[in-house]
Amino acid sequence: MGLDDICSSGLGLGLGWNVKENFSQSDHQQKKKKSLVRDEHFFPSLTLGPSSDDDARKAHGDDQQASSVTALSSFSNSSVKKEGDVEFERVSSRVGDEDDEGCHRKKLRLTKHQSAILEDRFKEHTTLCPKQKQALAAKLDLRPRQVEVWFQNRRARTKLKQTEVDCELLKKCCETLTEENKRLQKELQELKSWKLTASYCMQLPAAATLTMCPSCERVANGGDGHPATTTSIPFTIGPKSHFINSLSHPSAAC
DNA sequence: GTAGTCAAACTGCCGC
DNA sequence: GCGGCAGTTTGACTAC
Repeated sequence: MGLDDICSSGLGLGLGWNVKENFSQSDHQQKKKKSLVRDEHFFPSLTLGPSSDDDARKAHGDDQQASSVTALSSFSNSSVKKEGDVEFERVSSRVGDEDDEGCHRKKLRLTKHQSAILEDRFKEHTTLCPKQKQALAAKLDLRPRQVEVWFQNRRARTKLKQTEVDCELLKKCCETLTEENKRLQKELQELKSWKLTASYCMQLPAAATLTMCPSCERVANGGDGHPATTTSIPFTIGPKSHFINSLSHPSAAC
């Protein structure tokens, strides 16, 4: 139904970010404790540095670079001590951030390139198996968790969009039905008044024998031998009434 | 400067 | 236990 749901992607191998992976994919409970323990357990070695998002963005060198650097500096300001240690400290800060926030969560915008690739994958497949997730994460220099979250959010956005479309359709349908209802009410009133007038006329001698033939829809005089004249019903409605037609085809109103 | 919007990230729950 | 989803939080960005 949705325009966006489609499937499939095949991807190559990719490396995860081990430390971060343990954090981001295992349990949420641990995450809450991270700020307390990360310095002990995850104090970075340089080997962890390249795994960070900031590094990923630096590698891309695109429009996100500025914001990454901004984020980076904002997180590492307090830890920069001396010239020679700056790089070291930055790495450690990034790693700390990468562990899903230290004091607060870090949120970095994906690059246009990353978003475009993710969109392409999403068009092929709205979900990813773990292998595909890993591979895509490696390709985009993101954590698998980030890819996973992106797909979750993307699915949610697609669903929301579809819901809005459905809502609009229902709204239009409701308006159409309301109009149809008004029209039918009006028609009903007309028929009622018409019947009232007719029954009044029936009391007149000349009109007493007037009937409408159900088959030919003609008003006939009672004395001509037509079958309709034999009925005791003084007044009938033709079979092609719009009212009856609407009832038999309710969907036509939409 | 701030309100509004978007999107990344988190949380809790549920079904398999 | 894991993945998906709904709901929520929050950082980044924009328009005024």
